[in-house]
Amino acid sequence: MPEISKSYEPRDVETKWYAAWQEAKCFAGVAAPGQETYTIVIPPPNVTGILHMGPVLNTTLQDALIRRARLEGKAACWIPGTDHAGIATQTMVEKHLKKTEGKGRRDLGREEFLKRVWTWRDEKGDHILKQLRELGCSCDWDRTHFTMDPGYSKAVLASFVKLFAKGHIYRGKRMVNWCPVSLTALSDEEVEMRPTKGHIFRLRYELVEPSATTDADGNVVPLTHLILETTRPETIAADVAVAVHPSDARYTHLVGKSVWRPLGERVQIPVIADEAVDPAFAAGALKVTPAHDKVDFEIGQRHRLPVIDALNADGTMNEFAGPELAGMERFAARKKAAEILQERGNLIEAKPYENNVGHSQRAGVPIEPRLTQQWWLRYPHVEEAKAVVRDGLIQMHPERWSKVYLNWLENIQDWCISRQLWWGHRIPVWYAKGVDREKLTEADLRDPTKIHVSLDGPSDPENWIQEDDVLDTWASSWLWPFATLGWPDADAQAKAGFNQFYPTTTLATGADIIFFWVARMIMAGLEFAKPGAPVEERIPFKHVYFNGIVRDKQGRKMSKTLGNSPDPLDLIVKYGADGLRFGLLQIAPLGQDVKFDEDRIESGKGFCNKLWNACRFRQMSGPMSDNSSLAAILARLDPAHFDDDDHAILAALLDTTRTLEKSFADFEFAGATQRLYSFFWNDFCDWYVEVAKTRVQDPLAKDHALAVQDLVIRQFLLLFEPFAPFITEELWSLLGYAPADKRFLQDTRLETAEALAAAIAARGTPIDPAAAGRVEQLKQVASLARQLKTEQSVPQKRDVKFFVLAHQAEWLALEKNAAKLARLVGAADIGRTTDKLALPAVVTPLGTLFLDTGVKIDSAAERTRLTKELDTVTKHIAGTEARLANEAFTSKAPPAVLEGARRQLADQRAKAAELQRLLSALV
RNA sequence: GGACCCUUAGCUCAGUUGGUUAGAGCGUUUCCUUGACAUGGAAGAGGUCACUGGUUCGAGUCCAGUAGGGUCCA
Repeated sequence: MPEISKSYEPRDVETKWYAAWQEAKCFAGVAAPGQETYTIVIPPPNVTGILHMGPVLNTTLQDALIRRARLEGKAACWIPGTDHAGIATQTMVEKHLKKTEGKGRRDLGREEFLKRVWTWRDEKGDHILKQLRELGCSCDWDRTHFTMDPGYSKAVLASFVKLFAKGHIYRGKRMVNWCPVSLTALSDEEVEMRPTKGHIFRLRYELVEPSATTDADGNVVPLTHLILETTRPETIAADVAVAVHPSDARYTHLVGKSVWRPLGERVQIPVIADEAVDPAFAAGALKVTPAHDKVDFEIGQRHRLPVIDALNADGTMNEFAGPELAGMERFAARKKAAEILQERGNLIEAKPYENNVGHSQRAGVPIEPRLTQQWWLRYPHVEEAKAVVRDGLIQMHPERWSKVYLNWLENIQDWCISRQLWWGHRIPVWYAKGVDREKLTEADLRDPTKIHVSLDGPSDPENWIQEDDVLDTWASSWLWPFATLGWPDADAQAKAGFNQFYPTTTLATGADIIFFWVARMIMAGLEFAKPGAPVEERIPFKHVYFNGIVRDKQGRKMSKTLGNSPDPLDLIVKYGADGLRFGLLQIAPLGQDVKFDEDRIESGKGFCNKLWNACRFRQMSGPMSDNSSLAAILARLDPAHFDDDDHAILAALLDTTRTLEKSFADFEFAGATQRLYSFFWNDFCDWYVEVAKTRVQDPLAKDHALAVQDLVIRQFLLLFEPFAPFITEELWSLLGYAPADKRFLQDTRLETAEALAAAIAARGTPIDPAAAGRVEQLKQVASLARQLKTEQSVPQKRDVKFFVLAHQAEWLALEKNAAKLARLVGAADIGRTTDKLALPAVVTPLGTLFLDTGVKIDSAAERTRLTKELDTVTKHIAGTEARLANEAFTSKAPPAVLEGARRQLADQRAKAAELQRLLSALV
């Protein structure tokens, strides 16, 4: 048996075991026929990403779940992989190209550019997956997927073809969110509303025919201009009307008249009436610019107005913006437009203004509403997707997120799935040569002579041109739970065990992608996986666990751009992977955000060290007997030597086991880690191991006492492994828990609390639940004795003498434990007295304890001390008496509570009486 | 504007169906290097559980409102 070193050094242990696990294929997701499965698909990180604290938390949770499932004997399968992350990756490579070669993607052409992206991916991709190994993640690496792999791509294209065939996909010219930096359309979900400071411009539009109106006092006043306000004067040249509310009495007589457009070509534009105008905003008139605003576009549609597009794709103004602005960048043009309007007398004032402006989540710039041809998806199975969550087939943890989910589905809009990018799945649509794509009608889309939609393309490719656009990244990742299990290829599905592992069990992710990903996966699962099967077999997962967001000390989200995320690999070096994992989970309550605190990670490391040393001490305490199975250890227990401490620690062990069972069922990881911590540190190390030292020195009791420790440590390692796989594996091996044929901890099944209790009982020693109470009394005696020493300024180590004044029953309880107690409190001896002694004293549940300090008692100090104690007790007595005197309480409180209060009162009264006697005995 | 979350010790946070004197880690004070661990042990200090009202025999916990902080949707 190798000796355990003085302190835990994680790094070597981690590398050694991870290699061994991989070598032995410990993480392979393989299900025996009929075996219960537990499947998790990893939220695929960006292929070029690196590990940050968010994914550390997220993957640690998944690893804990999957490892626990393995220990429970389930076929656990954790599927890893990465996402090609269309815009993010393309942007990254474009930047790199610009920097190193001074070229843009168009300089290279599509094919060459894509080659570069693949090279980039091959060189720098999957880094994050390697980092997950450092963390100890037990993914089935042989199942690693990438959303651009051939098999996965086939799934993506197949899903498009299927949805197109069913009429869910159409092409349409609509207002989209346009990113002028990435030069692509974005889905609504990729647009982030940000409060943005700018100006609002109050303008006058001159009426072609001057008119009149009535003012607030009823006087008729001349009206030569319409007043309106806009934040975007640069688009005025694209105005096609001015709208007022139909019931706005100030302007009804103007409807049908015209105003002069103040910028661009000097033309007349009509005044129209539309319900969408808010008469309370500004002066109640609205400039209508259909090309550059969603509401304006809708107004334009209703009134059959023309559309003038004054912007280029890259956000610069075109010739329709007027000669003064053409070619300018949009924000410069805004300034310029204001200047021109000022000169022409159209600008009344420019006021500072803050409003919400849609920004591209990726590029961080304001998006432009833009009218373009795009591919759209009408979501399939929307109603069913609501039902599966409402009916609990899919459970969200915490449950409240289901409301957010349902609310989104209630207001769902068609999904713009095309992107004007190159890096992604090129849409499997071919246009017949000569067909004008801009003018395709709904009927044309269904005409196979004009449009070809298939996986493999047309048989006569020379007559067709493929669509340039690629699919939104999320239109590939929404297939993740089944495309990673071989869908849609039957052979691949059989090989991957699709039927056993789908539906997956738990999805662990952040609530920030509930719309992007979670909701869409549910709809995709219902649509594609196991067609025709009952709904519970089509859903992609049964549980969704939303982990919190890891924030920095100031509460800010950790992000690359802020640079406020510590490098997890540094933390692993500093505290060990187990320390990092355990520390992080301690502060990750169910679905609450976590403010990262490195101290907690340090405490995680400290806990590992404590475990390490406890095991080291066990090894030093005596020979390691047969630990190779639960039965072997149980056989070493001697029912004749079972004492209260054994009963109490085993009861706590069972309770901890039970707590962990519940914690895992409820996804309460913080509760689980806290229980493990307090059980091992407080119950086991601080008390049990300490009191057992006495028995370990007794040749008769030694074997039994060590067997109890071995039993506790064994079960603890099994419970702890999902959180700290490395140190537990190492100790499992060092302490001889691994039988010859089962080398790894994961090869042993975790006993349930019930099974373990039964196994212990079968040894003839059922756990005595009353023992814990007696041990608790002893703990109090020890604590009070130490307190007394501290108060009397007696150094801890000094072996003083205690006397106890106690009734026979109390004395017997004490006497039985006198040796332990003496060791615990640092006493040479604990003797009995039948009289009050002129010594400092403390009243304990097992009698009055006198401390022989060897110096003369300071009566005044002692009186003060006892009086203070008596005051406290008296206060409590008064409180309890008042409660018990309340008839409402005694008649309504449950018996257990009542009984507790009565006992407490009796105890406190006895204590008060004793304190009074001690006081009166003081000279 | 709608929805949700948070507010507990100096700091970061637990506190699961309401029930004795509200807990942990870090920090802090005093003592201890006694053969597992100073990455440790012992003893302490530190909290009107944001505020107001309500329900209840009993509220950190349930309800309503207020204030402050945060998130999502429009």
